[in-house]
Amino acid sequence: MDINKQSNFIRDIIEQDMASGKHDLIVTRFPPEPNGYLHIGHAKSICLNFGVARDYGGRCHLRFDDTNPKKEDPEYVRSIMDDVRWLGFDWGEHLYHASDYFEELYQFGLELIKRDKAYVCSLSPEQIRAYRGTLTEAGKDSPYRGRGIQENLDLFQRMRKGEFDEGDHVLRAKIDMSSPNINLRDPVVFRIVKADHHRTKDDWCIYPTYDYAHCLSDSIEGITHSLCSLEFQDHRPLYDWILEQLPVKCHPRQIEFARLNLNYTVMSKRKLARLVQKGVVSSWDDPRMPTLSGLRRRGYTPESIRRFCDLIGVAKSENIVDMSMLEYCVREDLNRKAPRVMAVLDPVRLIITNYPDDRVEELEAVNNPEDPSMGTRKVPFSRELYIERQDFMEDPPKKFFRLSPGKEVRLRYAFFVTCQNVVKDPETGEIVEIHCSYDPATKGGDSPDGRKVKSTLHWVSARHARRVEVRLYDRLFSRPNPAEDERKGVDFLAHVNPDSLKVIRNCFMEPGLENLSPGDKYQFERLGYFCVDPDSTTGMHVFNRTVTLRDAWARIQKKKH
RNA sequence: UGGGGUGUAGCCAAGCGGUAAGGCAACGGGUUUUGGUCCCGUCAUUCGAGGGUUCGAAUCCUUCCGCCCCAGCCA
Repeated sequence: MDINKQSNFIRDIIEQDMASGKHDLIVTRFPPEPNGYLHIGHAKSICLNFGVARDYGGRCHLRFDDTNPKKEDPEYVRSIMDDVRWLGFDWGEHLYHASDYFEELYQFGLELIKRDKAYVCSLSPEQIRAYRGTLTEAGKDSPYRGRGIQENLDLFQRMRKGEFDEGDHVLRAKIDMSSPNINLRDPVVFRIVKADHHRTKDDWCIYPTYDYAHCLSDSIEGITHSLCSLEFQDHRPLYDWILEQLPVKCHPRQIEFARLNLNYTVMSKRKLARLVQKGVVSSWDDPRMPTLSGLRRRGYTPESIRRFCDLIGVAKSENIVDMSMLEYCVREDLNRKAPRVMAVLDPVRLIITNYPDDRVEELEAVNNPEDPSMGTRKVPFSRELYIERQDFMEDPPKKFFRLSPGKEVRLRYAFFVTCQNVVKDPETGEIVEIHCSYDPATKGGDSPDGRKVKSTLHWVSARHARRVEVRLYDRLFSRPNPAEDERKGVDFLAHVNPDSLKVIRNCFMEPGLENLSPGDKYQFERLGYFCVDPDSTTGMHVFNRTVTLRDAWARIQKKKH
């Protein structure tokens, strides 16, 4: 176990349950409904459930909560399994579906009726709502609440046979229409749905509801701790009630925790779906999406996401975690792993006037200063180079110590160069060439006379450069909480950041990286971490910027403005 | 207005009657051939507010306030 991992109230409970002998094998489950893609909020739950099982020598089931055939799709089943595996967790033999239990759940329904704990209600959906009462007023009994057991049995069996239409009847638990907890006012446990299920096809035309199916599925699987999010707290009495009425082999304990929120993004499946539908993003795996597939394409590693989930902790208070926390986690991981490479995103030509036009030198560069075992490589140097336009200022402010007229800087792994003059476009005034002289004695980047330089620039030999496309991503929304004004009628889509994606095609990368494949990750020195996008072709590689490096200069500039 | 939760720094979050952990962010400084990394330091006299109990309270009691969730045949 990771000794840096903080405990939390759920782990405390589990440890107590093991110490007291209540359980000697811990069994948890991750129970997604296959109606959408997994996002980083799910990662929190996955890490919690699988992490607890791993750390206490238990197991964690992957169970699809597929009780609503109208919303579910095998496409989501596939993506969910891919994402959980990618995150680094393994359910082994323990892949389950609530739909596997439909027959058992139906039999339990019959049993509930026999025990006079459920009845078939023939009120319309509107009537059921009206009879339910309100938050402050008690509900009233359905006129069908007193139906005899035999009649209920007959009706329920006929519901199952398909003799009725959707909405004609439902099976309801007989609890208490005046309960202050609305979930206990005779909740529906089975409803008629005339839709094919992605796994059971047309075997069923009645389907159990979440409250009924979930606790029983947990019990059937021998789950010891059923971890879910805060909004189910009010459902816990119902979870317990159902298990108490039936001859079940075990009664799992439901424990609720706060779901994850991240600023500058949204986390609900509904909102994420709208972003896709509206074309704000290209797809569920658009690198700006907080989906696991989006983060993966963006260049996030499973390790960084797991680390993030460890760092944020698990508690019961509502929270909105800073995006900077997530970014910290990828940088931490990629700093160790990503090979360094030089690439210029906004090129300006730098000409070394005293360097022979026909000469090319191969200079040795370190692949990763954090990990010497990653070795070195040769990078070609010649008379004409590209450097970053931002690395030159004709009239620099005090704290700017990059290149400017008369100033000397180091070209990484190459030479010291001093700027002599610039050539501008006569029309636009834009700098088109920077003329420098170099000091041959500084080859490799060190001056034998001990002369210091205040800055080191990355560069690419113009003649050898490889052209690439780079996609720069920024936060998807311009507000920390895009949904905060929804009550006032302001749709969250109004806060989409118009600059969340900037595509630049005129970028140059050092040669030598010929066999790139999607997902490969590099640090572009001084710029950030980038990864190869699947849109890459043999002719043009496409890089996604995962995250920038921390940038002290950017902070200095920001403070001034 | 009924029920269920929750308030500790800008953001997460420990703390469970003995005198406010840790991380992110931010800000100083050192090292540095990435203004990166790394390293050092600063950052809550106070825990939503008031009252009470106690030698001692973020922790116990009490009143009040804020915020979140619940009236699907969604999960």
